[in-house]
Amino acid sequence: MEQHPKSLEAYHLLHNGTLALARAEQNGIRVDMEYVENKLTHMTRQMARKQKQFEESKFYKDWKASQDKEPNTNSPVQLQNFLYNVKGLKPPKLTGTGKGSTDKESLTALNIPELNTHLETKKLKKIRDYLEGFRREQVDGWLHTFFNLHLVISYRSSSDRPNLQNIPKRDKLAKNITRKALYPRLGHQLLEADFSGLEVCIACAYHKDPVMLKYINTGYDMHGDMAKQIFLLDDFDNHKPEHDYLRAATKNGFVFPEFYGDYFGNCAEYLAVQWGELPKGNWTYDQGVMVDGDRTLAKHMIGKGIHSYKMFEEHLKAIEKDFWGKRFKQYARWKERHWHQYQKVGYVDLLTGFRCTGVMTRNDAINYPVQGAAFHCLLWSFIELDRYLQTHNFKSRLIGQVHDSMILDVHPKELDKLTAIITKITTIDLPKFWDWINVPLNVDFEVCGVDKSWADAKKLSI
DNA sequence: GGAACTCGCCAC
DNA sequence: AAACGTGGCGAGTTCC
Repeated sequence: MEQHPKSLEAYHLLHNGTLALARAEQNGIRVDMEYVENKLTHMTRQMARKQKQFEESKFYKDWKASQDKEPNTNSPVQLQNFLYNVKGLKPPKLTGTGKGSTDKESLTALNIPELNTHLETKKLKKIRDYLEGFRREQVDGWLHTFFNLHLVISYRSSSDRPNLQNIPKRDKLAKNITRKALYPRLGHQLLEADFSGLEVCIACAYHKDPVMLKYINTGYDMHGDMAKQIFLLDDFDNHKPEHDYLRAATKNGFVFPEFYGDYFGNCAEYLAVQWGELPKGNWTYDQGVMVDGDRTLAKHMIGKGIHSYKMFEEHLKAIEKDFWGKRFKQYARWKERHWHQYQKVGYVDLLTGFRCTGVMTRNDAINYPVQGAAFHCLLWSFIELDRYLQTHNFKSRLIGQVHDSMILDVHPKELDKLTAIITKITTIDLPKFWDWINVPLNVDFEVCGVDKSWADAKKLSI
């Protein structure tokens, strides 16, 4: 894959972006080293207890007896061999290279109680690894994470030493333990400003699909519409927690995967098994998550005439056909045109003046321009904000970026002014600078209390 | 003894 | 017709 910025404008974006990101690297983020040391000690003890419990089990003793050395519980190869060769179990799932998988989903499916203890240890280890990374990379209690603009195939950024772009957020325990280590300057507070649905918005600039434009312009709930269709909820109401749960499932298990190039087969598995807690075969009334307090998803779906996984898959196949064939027809046509263009010329151009050249799959060719240009919206905003903070002598500083969000270390007295200027840059100045942006952009803010850690982030309503 | 590969899992 | 995009990182394993 050969890459190069095609235009002078693209070159300037990278040049100015590098300078602005270098200032963020230099500013850094504070680490509470006392907390990190204490937590590491505590977690190490906790893990040793769990590990001991696992090693005393019959499962572990059988494993040990089956090979000539002490089992290494960190080794997927050894576990793979014991489960699928020695014990002869049928792998619930295969890895990319076609061997029996030992990931969380597979081990859970095997239904062996001892493996749950093992999974708990692995989860704790994963969390501990973040803290160890902070400890290793910090200098006098400060992290100066690198933000790279030259490594990603789509012209996005990456981050390393340590990677500040993959600190846990969804899992509550992991989020709290890791983010409680990270602090702003004394007397300051952390602020995150993120574009809402940026990639979906930027895709619009390429495909210009009228239905999608209407969804975004009117603020009408696309994911709610899809949840209603997939789970046959005539009375869909996102104020009901159960319906909101299925809406989130739809968004993450159907709409976004379809945008990235996935198909109904994988989506069906994800929605029914992972989210819905329904089995692969025929369904009975008492299976699955609750839908309206008094009935299960299976009971609800059976009532609508779908009484097996197979039927659900067929149902989803029809919905996919409708999704691309009717609902987002122009989006689908752009994908085809764009793919054919790539096959003819051997490259894809981004709306921000960059070009990706080389061998690509269909999904690659479709995804790169959206992913890259979306990040460039963030980068442009980052540069503008950085310049503004410099020229106006703000005490607040930009300290990082996570693809569609900016992270700031803020002086409390500057908070209101900052949210105002960020809103102006991202929603007014940016669409003015790149006039190909054809939908309104929005930013959301999350803010932590003064002298509070990153784990304290809460939605800011303005 | 290090490079390259594999697996698994965190983020967007 | 085919079937999820981009990274970083820990670790085990294999190859040279």
